[in-house]
Amino acid sequence: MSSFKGQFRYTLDAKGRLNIPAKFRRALAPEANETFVVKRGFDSCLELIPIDEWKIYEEKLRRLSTTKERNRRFLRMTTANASEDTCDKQGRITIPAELLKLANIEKEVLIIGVLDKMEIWNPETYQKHLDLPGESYEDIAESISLD
Amino acid sequence: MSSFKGQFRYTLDAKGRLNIPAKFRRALAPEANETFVVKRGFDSCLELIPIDEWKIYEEKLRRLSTTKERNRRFLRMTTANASEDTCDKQGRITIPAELLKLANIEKEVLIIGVLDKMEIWNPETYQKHLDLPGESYEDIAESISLD
DNA sequence: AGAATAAACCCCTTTAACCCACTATTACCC
DNA sequence: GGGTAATAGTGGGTTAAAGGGGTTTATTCT
Repeated sequence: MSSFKGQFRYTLDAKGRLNIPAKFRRALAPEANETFVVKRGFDSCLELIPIDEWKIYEEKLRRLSTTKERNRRFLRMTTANASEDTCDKQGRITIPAELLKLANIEKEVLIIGVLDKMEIWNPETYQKHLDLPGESYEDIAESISLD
Repeated sequence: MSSFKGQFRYTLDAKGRLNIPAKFRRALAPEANETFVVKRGFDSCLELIPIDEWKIYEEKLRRLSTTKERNRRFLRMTTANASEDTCDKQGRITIPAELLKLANIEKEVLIIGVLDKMEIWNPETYQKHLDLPGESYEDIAESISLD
């Protein structure tokens, strides 16, 4: 099972190709075959999910009843903004332009590991996300119970 | 099970490498394979957790629901500021620059044992942390129930 | 058939992983 | 108690790989 940790700053090239950190590629399960699903994430980022982990998630999506309008909308928002891709020989994947736009990414990119997936951020967006006043790491930790 | 105790003063070299006290290395469980996760700790220190202990913690993190914004923020703050590393032949690990910055560590380092993990401090930060007025060892003990 | 788009291949620069060397302290033995 | 040997702690250099960019070849749509 993958366990992505850490943060890396990369640049996107003119073709929308993004390097996957070598550390993360090494952490991939062999079943993943260097293949990912890139999808819209929460809080204006993108999620990069190894295909083996994605399949688990997809199963849950399939179980959503499509007789409910809310479910239909959520499904469309998710799947329409998702893309499957495999690393090229240089360890890069191509991110579709509409996803880059959703996350306000132009050239500078921050990739962070979040255990079973990675997140792709515009570095400034990420900084703003963290800088919520009165919400320090210690503050949040006090309110979260891990057991 | 590991049981780290005591304190040690070391220096960080130009490459961000830190010696692990030999006493602590000998206290490691064989399953740990001399491998640690360094992560952001509380109160401006870093935590150095043997990989076998980390896995227990990671399981708890994975159970946090990511549909809640607060949980996502906490997860990111934790995993993006974590790094897995194995001791080199000299018994050192490399601490990423962004973690050193979080803990205000430049060269002088204090390593303390806290049972199942170690903490890495800037010695002055640690001293200030202890010197909180009106918070003597005895005062704190009054408010803590151990049974 | 030609143009546009995307995929595959290749190269260069920089970084970090790995290896070796030295000093000082501690432990052990005579 | 002094000498010796092992080990702990620190420092530096070399090399392979990672990251960033460009060029050519295939493919698809017009």
